Amino acid sequence: MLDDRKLAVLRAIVEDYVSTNEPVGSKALAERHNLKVSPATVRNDMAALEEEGYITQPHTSAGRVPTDKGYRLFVDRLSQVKPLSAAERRAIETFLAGAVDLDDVVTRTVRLLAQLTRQVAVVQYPTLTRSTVRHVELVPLTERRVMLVLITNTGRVEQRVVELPEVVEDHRIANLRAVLNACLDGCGLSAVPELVADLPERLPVEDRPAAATILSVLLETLVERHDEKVVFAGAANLAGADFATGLRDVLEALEEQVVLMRLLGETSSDTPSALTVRIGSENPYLRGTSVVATGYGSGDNQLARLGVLGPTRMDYPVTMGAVRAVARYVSQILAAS
Amino acid sequence: MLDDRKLAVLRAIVEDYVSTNEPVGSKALAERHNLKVSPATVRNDMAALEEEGYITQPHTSAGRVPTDKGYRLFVDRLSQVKPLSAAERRAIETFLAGAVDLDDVVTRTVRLLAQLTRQVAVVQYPTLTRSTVRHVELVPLTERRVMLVLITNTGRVEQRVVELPEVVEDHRIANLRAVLNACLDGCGLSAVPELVADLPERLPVEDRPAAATILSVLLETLVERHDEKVVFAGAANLAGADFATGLRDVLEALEEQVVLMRLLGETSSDTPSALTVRIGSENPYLRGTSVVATGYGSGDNQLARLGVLGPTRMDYPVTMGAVRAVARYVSQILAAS
DNA sequence: CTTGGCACTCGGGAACACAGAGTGCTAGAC
DNA sequence: GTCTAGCACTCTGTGTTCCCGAGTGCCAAG
Repeated sequence: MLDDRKLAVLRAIVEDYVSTNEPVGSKALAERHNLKVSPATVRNDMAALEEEGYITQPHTSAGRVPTDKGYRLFVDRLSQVKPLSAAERRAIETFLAGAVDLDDVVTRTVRLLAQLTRQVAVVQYPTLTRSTVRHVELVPLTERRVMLVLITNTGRVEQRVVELPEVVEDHRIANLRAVLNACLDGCGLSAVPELVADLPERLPVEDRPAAATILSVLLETLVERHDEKVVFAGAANLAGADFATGLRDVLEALEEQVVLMRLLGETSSDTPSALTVRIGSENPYLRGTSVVATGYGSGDNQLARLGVLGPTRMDYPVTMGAVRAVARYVSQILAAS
Repeated sequence: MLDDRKLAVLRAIVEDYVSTNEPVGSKALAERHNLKVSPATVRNDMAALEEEGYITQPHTSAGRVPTDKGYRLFVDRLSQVKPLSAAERRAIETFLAGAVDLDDVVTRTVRLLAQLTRQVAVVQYPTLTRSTVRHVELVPLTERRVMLVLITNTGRVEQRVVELPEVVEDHRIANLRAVLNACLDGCGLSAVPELVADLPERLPVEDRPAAATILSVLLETLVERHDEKVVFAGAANLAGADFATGLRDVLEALEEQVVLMRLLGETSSDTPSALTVRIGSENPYLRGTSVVATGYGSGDNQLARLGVLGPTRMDYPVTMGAVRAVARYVSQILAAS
């Protein structure tokens, strides 16, 4: 159905259209990519490609433009991920290495990715569920209030102010802290609920109400934030591009955590570090945009996802290369700290 | 020079232009705002206002549009801050009251403000320099690493991983923590540097290298972040508006912490809670936009600033009302926690 | 299967006219 | 003096027409 030359024509159309943003015609195509056939032949191939739904023309007597299906074929079979230059890799490495804490790692990552791809970059904070407890801290604030601080092995810190049901002296708080840490230190966050389930029963009766309150806040913290936080950068890169759905909708989606999460998509359980590319209408919630995403995290321990969002008309090979490279470096940084 | 009627004409021009986004002509003006004079008279007044530089016409035989100077006069003398409706106030209150920690307060505030004003909202994190130390925590991670956590009275938490120059046993870390807290608890952050200056000397000789390292990281934390963090929301609201400088530039500025800080401006020392309005060219770094900002924080203890950014053509009375109200509520929330 | 030729289509830009909104000016009315 | 009415003038924006050129589809010949 689609012989090699037709595929070559499709590839050429995608490449030209991505770089020029103008429908590409048979003549220009035959010239620019020495295909060794005449424009007329190219036209025949184009007709076939259009028949199959890989390309379309905005109006009669205009050049051809790839459809979502055309981009899909291009990404799957006609292109290779383009690796970054050595200079870019060095720049990434030094830039990320300068981060001082988890917040900083994420912020730097998202900015870096936006700059590299000239698209909007999206990074999900490392998921709590896969992390382990490094330390739990209880800081008395007033006699009826303590601050609960949860530190994970990914450097993430969650804190909550807890209102106690009764006055609790500092030494009892200290005791509770010791018990908590003994119980939880090094445990996976997902294991926390069952580990603390019977904890109040192992305490003196008078401490149980306070402990129960604190534990409920702790559990709440775990579920609430467990994978909600997503940040983005590079909105300015949208200014030039034109979206089917309108710039406003895209900007609105970017500020909705939930939508952003859906766009990044789920890590497929079998190959978590594979690049996911969703093109145009394949995308939930935001047709007309493409998303290139991947999981990150050290080895088998996938923490979260990151990626970029842009118009369907994007340079997929370059974008995919940048996303993959950044994911690797940030995984490395997180594993080291 | 400018009698009452001319001022009324200017006010009418600003109001009409803001609501219609079209140059306003003498006839429509005379009708819509029963000025009780004829269009011809209005034209004379307009000529005078134009002479003085308060309004201008895009081209001959178009209506008039306010200049920056015109908006300035309008804001200073012709308008009153418009208070929010009772329903809006209730909505603000309940929405902000639901916040669980400082991050959440800031996030909710910035979103709320964006939604209320339909502009881009900008909120600076409460400044560390004005806060006080509530607790310092040292958590041993490995034998050569501790995590330093600094908790302030505003609920802000800063954490850093510190690489120690030598192996330090846990009980010495615990001791150091006790000393640090005894020394710093409740102190203003700005006082920290001098308070810890001679601290190593008061410790056993063997603890001094570790203490010095930890203290240097602590001081670094204080200066680095002291007022850098600024967040924004509502970028989608820019989609409709047209900026003299181009949408792209505005979006770029929003992602630059430094520029954002400059835009929010300094809290004037005498009246910290006053509304600051910078119109168009009065604005540094981003001509063509207006910024309405104010300080927030409880009473005399101004913590930081918040505000909105939008096109010069904005509804100043409403925007000012919203900014003021949100600043008050968030101050209240922060004071209570 | 490929190629050259040819008639056809359609978008986009240039030229043009025209209606409408708005202005400035001047002379008269209060 | 100040306001008003009238009038001539100047624009922009819109709709129309026209034409060029890029690009196509199809057909017949290599």
